[in-house]
Amino acid sequence: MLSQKAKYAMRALIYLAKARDDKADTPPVGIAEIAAKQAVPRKFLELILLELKRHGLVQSYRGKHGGYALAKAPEGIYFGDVIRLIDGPLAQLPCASLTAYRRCADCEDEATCAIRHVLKQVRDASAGILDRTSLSDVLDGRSGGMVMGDGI
Amino acid sequence: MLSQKAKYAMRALIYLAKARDDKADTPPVGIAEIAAKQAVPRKFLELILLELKRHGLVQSYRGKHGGYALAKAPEGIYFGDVIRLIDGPLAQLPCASLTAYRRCADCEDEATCAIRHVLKQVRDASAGILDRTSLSDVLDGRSGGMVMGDGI
DNA sequence: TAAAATCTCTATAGGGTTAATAGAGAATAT
DNA sequence: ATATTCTCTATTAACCCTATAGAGATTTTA
Repeated sequence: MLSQKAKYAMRALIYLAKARDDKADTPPVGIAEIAAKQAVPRKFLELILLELKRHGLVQSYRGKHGGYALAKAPEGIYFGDVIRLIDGPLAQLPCASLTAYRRCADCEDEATCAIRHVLKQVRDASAGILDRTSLSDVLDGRSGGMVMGDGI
Repeated sequence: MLSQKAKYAMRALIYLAKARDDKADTPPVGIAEIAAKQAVPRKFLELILLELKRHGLVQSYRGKHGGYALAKAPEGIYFGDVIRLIDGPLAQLPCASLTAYRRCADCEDEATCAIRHVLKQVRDASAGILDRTSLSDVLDGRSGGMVMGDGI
């Protein structure tokens, strides 16, 4: 399951991307505004935005008229990165992860482990979608990036 | 993440499938044997097998020489079913699930929800793999069923 | 019939994670 | 200066995951 936190993070980022889309000159958006418009608990959102900032996805400005803005173009912010950041690896098993591989403690023979093999395929398919879908793919109702088979 | 419980369940089922493969006449396999050979806590495995039985994946026999056996051919037992049974829906959001759809409580407009749209694609891709890979696809080192692109 | 082996079932408990809240601190604009 | 805003550390309540315990029911065998 996607955590509530990751969902809030995505909502905030999409909101920031839209704010940027609306005007050429983008002033920072305050936490309070994002929280109110996206139905996210304000104090919780503070933590999330701070984390996004520390990982370079958003920029912050303090003081009056301060707030948050995307740190890079929406084209460069991918679902996969956000989810990894908040919820950890996309793979459903550590041993099936590409970016955060760890051996399973109780694994007898990784090479022939069927569970690993199948879940690695699932990971690759998921990452194939999430690492190719960016905020920009999602801004105007379109979503899913260059993925085939979604009926468009 | 795949729960430990689901991992144990898969291990037990694969073990039972192999036991069946070895001899034409398959006697039931005791919990104790599965637990020992697959490094699964015995009492925990009891709960798991009971659950698998209630859902019709395995059969049980009581008394001396009792134990468990698959309730159907390995060809008919899919990864997707087992994971759904133990861990719940494959989708990472209730609103992206096909078999267990639920609206998100705080969703403003589901039709245009980008998060939902993307995670639905991920679900479909995952289910496409997990619902086509059965125990039989995995018995002899082969794994992954009729899925393309895994280098075989 | 008694004993042994095995599955069945309900209850419970410890540890970790998640979601959220609180409150003091630091920076900035006016 | 003062108001506004982000920054940071702590804390908490609820929940879920993993596992264990123990009594009960069923079947085989002697």
